Amino acid sequence: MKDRVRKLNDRQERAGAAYVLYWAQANRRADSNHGFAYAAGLANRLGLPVLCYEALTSFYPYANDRLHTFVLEGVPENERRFKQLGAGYVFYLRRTKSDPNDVLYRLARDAAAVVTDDYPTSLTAQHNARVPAKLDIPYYAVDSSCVVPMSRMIKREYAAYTIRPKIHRMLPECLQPVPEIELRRRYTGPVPGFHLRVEPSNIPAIVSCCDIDHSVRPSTAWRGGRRQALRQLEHFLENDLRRYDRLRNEPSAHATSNLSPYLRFGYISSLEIALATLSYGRAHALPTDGFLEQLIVRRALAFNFARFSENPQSLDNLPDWAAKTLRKHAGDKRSPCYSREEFEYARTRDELWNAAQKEMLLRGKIHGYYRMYWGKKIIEWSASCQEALETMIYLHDRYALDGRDPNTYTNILWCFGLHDRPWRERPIFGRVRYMSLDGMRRKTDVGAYIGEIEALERTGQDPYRIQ
DNA sequence: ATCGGCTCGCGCAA
DNA sequence: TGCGCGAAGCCGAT
Repeated sequence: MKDRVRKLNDRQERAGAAYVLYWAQANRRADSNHGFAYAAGLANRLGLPVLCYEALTSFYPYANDRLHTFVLEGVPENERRFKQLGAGYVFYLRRTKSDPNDVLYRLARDAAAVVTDDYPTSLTAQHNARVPAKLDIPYYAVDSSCVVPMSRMIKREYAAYTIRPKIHRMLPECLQPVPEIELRRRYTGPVPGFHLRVEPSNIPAIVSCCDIDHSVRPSTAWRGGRRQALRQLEHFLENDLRRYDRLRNEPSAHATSNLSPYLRFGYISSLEIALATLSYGRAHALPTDGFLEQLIVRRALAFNFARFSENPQSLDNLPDWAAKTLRKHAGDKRSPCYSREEFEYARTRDELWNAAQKEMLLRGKIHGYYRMYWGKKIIEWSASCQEALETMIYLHDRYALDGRDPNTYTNILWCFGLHDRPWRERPIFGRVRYMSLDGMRRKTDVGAYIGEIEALERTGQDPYRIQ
């Protein structure tokens, strides 16, 4: 636990406080959460209860119905679970600019300390950089993102092969479940007036009165919340783990876990997924290495990249060989060359690319393998690398349920050569790895995927939605 | 269908 | 200092 906690200011615990405040920013769950567990331990030591604070603001770029719905769908069960464990629970939704923006500071007035999630990107990273100095109580950021804590790596890793052996050495020690929470004191304090009670039935009404973009509809495939996350995991283990190694790069086969949206909002932890996978694999004699490589090693590499990068959304992070070769080819002719709108509304002349973009528009996520093709083609068909990068980030910010996180930026920058190696030189890409439609046709069933997405577009019914 | 070449640089063994 | 090796590559030769 020690190597998961960072104290981000130098204040002392306030005496005579009413509670320890746990601010769930990135990890919207009570179970398998090192942050909440740390808050509970601290509260027990101080003889205090824990108050959990979860919030949703409407004022970040491209806030829309899809993201709001996915967050709100998790709230009723979080409220139930935190209370069941003896903690208090407050949910605050800032719907319009005239709603207060100082709720955390109000709650902190009666707190002995603030405990929150350590997270290297998005709003959480901004909050954790700015808020601690404004408080007169301790501010602890706890890393519950990966199986191996970010702090165990002391520098930015060059590629998967440099981090892999280190991760594997630490696994026996890190693959331990988060201890069960036992709060010695129940929260019996008042429920603040700004608390919003969310019920599954009133979510559409709540969303409709927020000052956000209502044109991006909720995902056709994924609903938010911890229960959905656990069902998705169960579905994966029972149906797809056995096919994973063979079919993970065959998008039409649906053999991947689809857990990234749930990991993104912290409805489930990578640690509990890893433990459940190992246990299921052992019980049913199934191979787990391929999936755990993605879940543990690639995820750790992405968080390591975000933690040690000044700006994880910048091409400045590319290795020298990639930056150099892309610069050399910056003047190469792009043909075709599309605008942001042509990309956004899937109006290219490549039916596979359009289908992948439509999957983004409808489901809010592209299959991992085709997403790489999607990114490579945006580079090939954009006026410049910078413009291609901005298009990819924009499309993720606006439409993806798994956007704005370390994996997002690592996957995008991988398309430009990050964590990769050089290959044969060619136009536009230089020595950066190229991907072709012929390659996709050779290796995957492109027609089946296009047909599936066309049917989804036509009917609005997603057969891959887990009920 | 399958294989080697392409090409850089990290990290470890020596 | 030498050497093995790497996220999803392509391409041409066999």
